[in-house]
Amino acid sequence: MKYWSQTFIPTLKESPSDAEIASHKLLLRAGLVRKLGGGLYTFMPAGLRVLRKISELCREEMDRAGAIELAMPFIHPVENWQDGPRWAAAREIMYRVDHAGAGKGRSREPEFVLGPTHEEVITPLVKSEITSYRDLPKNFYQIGTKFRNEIRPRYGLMRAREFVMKDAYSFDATDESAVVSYNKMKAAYLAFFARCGLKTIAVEADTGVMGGSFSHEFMVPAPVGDDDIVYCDESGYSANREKATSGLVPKDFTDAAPAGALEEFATPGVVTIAALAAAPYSVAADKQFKTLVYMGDGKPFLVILRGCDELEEAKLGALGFQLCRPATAEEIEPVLGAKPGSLGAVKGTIKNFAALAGVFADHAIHLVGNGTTGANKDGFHLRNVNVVRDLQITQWGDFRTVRAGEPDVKSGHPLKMARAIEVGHVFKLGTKYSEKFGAVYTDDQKQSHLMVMGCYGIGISRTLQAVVEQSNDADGIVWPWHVAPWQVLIVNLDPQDAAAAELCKKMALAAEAAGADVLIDDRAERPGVKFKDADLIGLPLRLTVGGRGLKEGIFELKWRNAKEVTKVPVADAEGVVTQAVRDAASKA
RNA sequence: CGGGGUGUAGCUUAGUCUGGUAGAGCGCCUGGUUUGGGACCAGGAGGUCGUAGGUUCGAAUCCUAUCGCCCCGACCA
Repeated sequence: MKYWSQTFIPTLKESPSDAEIASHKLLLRAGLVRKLGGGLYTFMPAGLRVLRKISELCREEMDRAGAIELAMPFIHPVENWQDGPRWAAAREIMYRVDHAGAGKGRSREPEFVLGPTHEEVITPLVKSEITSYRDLPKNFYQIGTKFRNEIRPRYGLMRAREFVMKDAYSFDATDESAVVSYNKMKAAYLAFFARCGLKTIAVEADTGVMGGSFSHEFMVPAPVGDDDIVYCDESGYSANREKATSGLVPKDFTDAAPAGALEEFATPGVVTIAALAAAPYSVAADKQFKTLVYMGDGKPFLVILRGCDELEEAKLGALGFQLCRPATAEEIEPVLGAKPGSLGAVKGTIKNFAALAGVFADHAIHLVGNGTTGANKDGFHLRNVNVVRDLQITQWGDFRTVRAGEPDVKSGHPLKMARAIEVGHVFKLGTKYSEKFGAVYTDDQKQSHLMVMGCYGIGISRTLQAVVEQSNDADGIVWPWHVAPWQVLIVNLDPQDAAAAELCKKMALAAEAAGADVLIDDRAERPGVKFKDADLIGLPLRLTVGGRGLKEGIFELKWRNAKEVTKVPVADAEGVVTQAVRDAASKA
């Protein structure tokens, strides 16, 4: 048991002005964290307890799933990253480690970086330690601090420069086995989040810089989330918007026949979809082809969409480039022969087709049938452009952003969209890293094979805040049982009264024996202050002891997530407390 | 990095437009009265007004630069 006067829980009546959302305000007000700088937070004693509880729950689920704990350095030799498959994309988010000396600085490349994740460390380790199929599969995990130079830290612990993460890495002999490892982790994640009292949904996700063949994200629905998820209740489909697809183009769709001969017409000054949709041209956006130019690892390529659609940049990842960015006007003109606003992909109009890495068309342009597009000649467009006959397409794909209301692929019901916080992500990596680092094993036929990898992350500190975001009311935090810093708060309204102190201690021992952590508020504060703080810090079970009740021979029992207050005879104290704790623990 | 805000005591802030040498509430300290939902009275401590220049007799206030922080976008657990 812990006495409030013996620990440090600095609660605040008002929230600091730089906190915007409920969970961030409550973390500060309940004295769980304090800010050092943007995206940098100190865990105060109570906050640290929550962090440890969540870590421990995670550890238990990882162990149960057969993962093996280890601890890798936070500081990485930069060579590990330079030798890896994503140095170009990942270096931007890494902090370089330098000596703080004021003397001669180094002019070479940085020698060390702070680890943002550990594929580049674990893969070489496993390469040198595991060489036989007999030692596979293996799944290693750790819980520790990660460092990322976030472009914009936000919302307290939600997106921080330094945060606590559980990361796991699986190594399998075969692809089938890797899928088994992946599914084990997925199940462990669901169990873990459930024990944290979090409602999460697993969604199909984009693999991003991490790479790999497929992935799922674990999302906590919340308006303050950074991600949009797309889902269908009928079919059970759910995906991150970056990855989501819809059944916009029917399976049996047949392309429209050409409507007439290609025809060039002058459109002076028209450089936007909207301008062409307006009078006097009046070409509806869904009858236009949108031609975007991107640079993939230095080589330009085109993406063709319906005029009314938006490009989902994450989907360009499927094209296999390391780095993609929009091309500049200077890069576009020599290749296409026109400035942005008059671009198109009609056969024969592209000035230097050979310079392109490809022309990638979104399936939805089938719906345009015959439409209008830029003529690759400034101030001119082409009409009667037929998708099949006229466009010079090298590859079809899904590149557009799905919108709410579009039909689900399976059920045909309208898709819904919601904001969510990403608290976990599992990736089936494949051999991207094992190939680069040469992580191979020998099978029972003396043959060498690449190990098949998976990686699995949980934002421990983000999960902490997500719990608060999902579980609070006007008075404060409402902690789920297993992640509360303490499960039971005993409020002693008369700490100088020996009988009250004695009863508090007796109940604390009973609660502890039943498996709960107990905090006793023994401060010399007025009752109002204690009740307000009790609600604010949000421990699940509150037991109130005071002189007034003791005269009647009772104390009070109240659950943070309920309104009712139960009066309990002092004589029954130990039994009632024991039972309450056991009930709560078994239900949670 | 682009756009929008904002920096005054530990926290929340007034004062800034219209320059005259900083005020309140909470918290903290002392004493008293209180004591079941953030008490009251009296007294007290605490501020280089983010920083550096400039204008001016005089700058929290005007100008310039710079830094921090918050929000919106790209990035991520």
